[in-house]
Amino acid sequence: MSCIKTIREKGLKLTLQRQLIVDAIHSTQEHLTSDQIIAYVQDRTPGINKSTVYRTLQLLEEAGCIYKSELGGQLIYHHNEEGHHHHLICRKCGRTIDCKDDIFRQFEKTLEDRYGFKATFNHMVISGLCTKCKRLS
Amino acid sequence: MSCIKTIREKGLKLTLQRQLIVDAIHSTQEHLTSDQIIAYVQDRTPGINKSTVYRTLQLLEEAGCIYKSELGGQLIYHHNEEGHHHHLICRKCGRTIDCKDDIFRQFEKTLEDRYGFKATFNHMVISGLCTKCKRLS
DNA sequence: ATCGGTTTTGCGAGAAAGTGCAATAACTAT
DNA sequence: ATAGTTATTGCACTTTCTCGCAAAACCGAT
Repeated sequence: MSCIKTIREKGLKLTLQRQLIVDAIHSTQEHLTSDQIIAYVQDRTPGINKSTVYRTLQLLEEAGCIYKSELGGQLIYHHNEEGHHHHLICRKCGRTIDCKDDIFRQFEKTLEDRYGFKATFNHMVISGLCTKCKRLS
Repeated sequence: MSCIKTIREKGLKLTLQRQLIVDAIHSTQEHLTSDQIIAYVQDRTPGINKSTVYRTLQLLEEAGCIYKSELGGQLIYHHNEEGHHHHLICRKCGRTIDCKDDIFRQFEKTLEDRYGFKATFNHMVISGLCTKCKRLS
């Protein structure tokens, strides 16, 4: 929850709107869609504009407090935490598994060796099946 | 350019609109945004509706003729070709490098071993720097 | 070549996301 | 505590994409 601190340090203003949006993002370990964030915020303080939410999400992303990913054509948001840089999402049960940054290390090397391509993986969200759901299918 | 054949085989009708959209997709090796496809089509036959383009793109995707990816929040389209299942896009020069399906083989194994997660990678678009641009930066 | 059934298109309307601008609220210095 | 400066919000509007429906086009059978 150092987002508030980051906002202050960047000389940005701490408004109720921003606090609520930061709250929403931290209210779960899962990823949230913009819809869900808007609902959370408007539920607690009706009248808050959607544009404000979109702009704040962009601002928080640029400040490094949250990050935005894409899953199934939808934009999803998650708070940023040290050490947990990528996510595996089960397409059956929806569970999120956090995984370490170094998971791509070997794969990056393969791309560099084979194609001379320097890939950069930031907060990747990978779709698939978790251990349980894999067994049941 | 077997899209036309696929359309016929599926009992779908071959309209001028669909031909133009297939043309657009095949006019380049690069990925196209919906904007670019709409422009291409309307340039050749003014009056063609955007909805038609969006619907046809979805139809072609479901028929397996093209695929849709996401890059930088934008949806991009590309024709489907045997053997070239993933793409590396240089974020500096924009060049597309096609790469083989098996590039993810090792990485999939790592995810399965470490997290018990069965990931599926379809037509991935990976952002990074190509050999030339990497050298210059 | 024409007819008729079915698909497809264009149109209007609408949701989702983003933007410019004037009014408002937050923070700083007094 | 107050005033002034600057950032932020809400509003209205634009853009991107989607959907239902009536009119038009396609294609196979005649």
